[in-house]
Amino acid sequence: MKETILIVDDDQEIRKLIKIYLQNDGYTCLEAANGLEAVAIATEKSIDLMILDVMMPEMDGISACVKIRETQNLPIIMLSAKSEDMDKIMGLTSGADDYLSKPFNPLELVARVKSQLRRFKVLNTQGGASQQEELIIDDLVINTATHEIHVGENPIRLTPREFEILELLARNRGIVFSTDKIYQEVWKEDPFESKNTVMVHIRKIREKIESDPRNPVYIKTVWGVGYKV
Amino acid sequence: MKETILIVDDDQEIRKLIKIYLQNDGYTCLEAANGLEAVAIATEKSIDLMILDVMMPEMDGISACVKIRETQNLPIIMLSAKSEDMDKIMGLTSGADDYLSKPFNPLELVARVKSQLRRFKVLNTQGGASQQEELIIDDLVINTATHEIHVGENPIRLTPREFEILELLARNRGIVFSTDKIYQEVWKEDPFESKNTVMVHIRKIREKIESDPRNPVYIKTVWGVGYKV
DNA sequence: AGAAACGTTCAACGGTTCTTCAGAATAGGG
DNA sequence: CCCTATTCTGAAGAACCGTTGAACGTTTCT
Repeated sequence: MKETILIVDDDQEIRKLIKIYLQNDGYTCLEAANGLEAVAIATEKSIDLMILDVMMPEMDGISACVKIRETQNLPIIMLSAKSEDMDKIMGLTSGADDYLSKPFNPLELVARVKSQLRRFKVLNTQGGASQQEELIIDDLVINTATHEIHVGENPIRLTPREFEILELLARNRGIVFSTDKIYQEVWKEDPFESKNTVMVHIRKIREKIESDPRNPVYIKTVWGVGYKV
Repeated sequence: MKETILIVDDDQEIRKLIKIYLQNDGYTCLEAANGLEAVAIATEKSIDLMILDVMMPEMDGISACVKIRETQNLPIIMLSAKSEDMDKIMGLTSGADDYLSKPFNPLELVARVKSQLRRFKVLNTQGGASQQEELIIDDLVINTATHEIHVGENPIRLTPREFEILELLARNRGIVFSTDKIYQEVWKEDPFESKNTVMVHIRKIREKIESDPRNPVYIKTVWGVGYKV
């Protein structure tokens, strides 16, 4: 099964061009004309890689890149019309994985897409296989093998669900998970009529691991989006 | 006796900072300013763990990591200025055991150092005397050679299945096993329609080795997950 | 072959945990 | 500064899971 790639550019011609080449290699392609659309599509569809133009109306590529990186971890290839932007892109540490300046050779883009997907797969399987069994966040230590949790020196008792949620967030530090996403990952089923459930669990966890649950140190709330460690 | 740790970073300030924290925890610290120095020191001194910066003059951290790994087996924690995945992958593939991106919390580094040393010690003792004949947990003595079990002075009689389960748990102290996992390990077949079987055996074992089966000392229940010693 | 020990299954119980709901508190946008 | 959408909070019923006791089939021992 081939990966899904989101092409983001305000020029429809360019989108079409890229799409033809990628589909020719068997990839599924989605399109967006600006950063806002891109963010919207990225949140509701499952995207494996994104090709992102820098110069766009509504929301530029760099902002979109930052925005998407907040919630998802996927390879991003930036496109730029001016070659002087390259330094800017890289310097901004907006989290792009690769870049290409227009005009570009479509075959080179395809090659880079393949390369990024391969690299990312390695990263993921390695991360999955090497399964760090002890997750450490400041004074919080989560041992996934023994199911023990400590804050500083004192042991903490978490229920199964609580443990799984915390583990999920801790394994993906900094990445924001929506309540729906958390539900999906932990319960392994679609969130039907449960919005509060996850929130209540988050609260319970905070009560146990945070010294001041009102001002959480470990699990932060990202307003309108979700939670992250 | 505490372990010796080699700190490798081109920035003297950072070396000093790390050193202060580690010495505060009783570790002996050595310093190196680049990969070449690190390799030199590692070959002539006995190092238990190494903290290695990625970006350095003379020889970068990744090369140093590879070089040292050729001759020695010790835990290596990589430091990286850029929090980008690239560095992380490179660090991991070159044989590092853990990584941390700058700027980091010194206490977190200390926690990771402890974690790695613990992990490594376990690995070594387990690998070295891999087939421990006598497993001792407090007053519980399990002799795997003679199949005898004692709690304090009194001998206990366990059935084969019970013995195997207890041995499995005792050999992996602290690690949680789900009932399915136990079934797999002991029966060597997939748990088809047996959910209670393992639980009942656990009960039988507890009846025999625990003075108060209601409040087990040796085999603990981890709610929603499984059992552990 | 008979008896004892062992392994497995079942159903009921009790405690823990999960979910839901409604109201209160809070952050952001205009 | 007010309003709205979102998040937090507390409590209570429901659902879940581990524990128990007993019964039945199987294997092992005498």
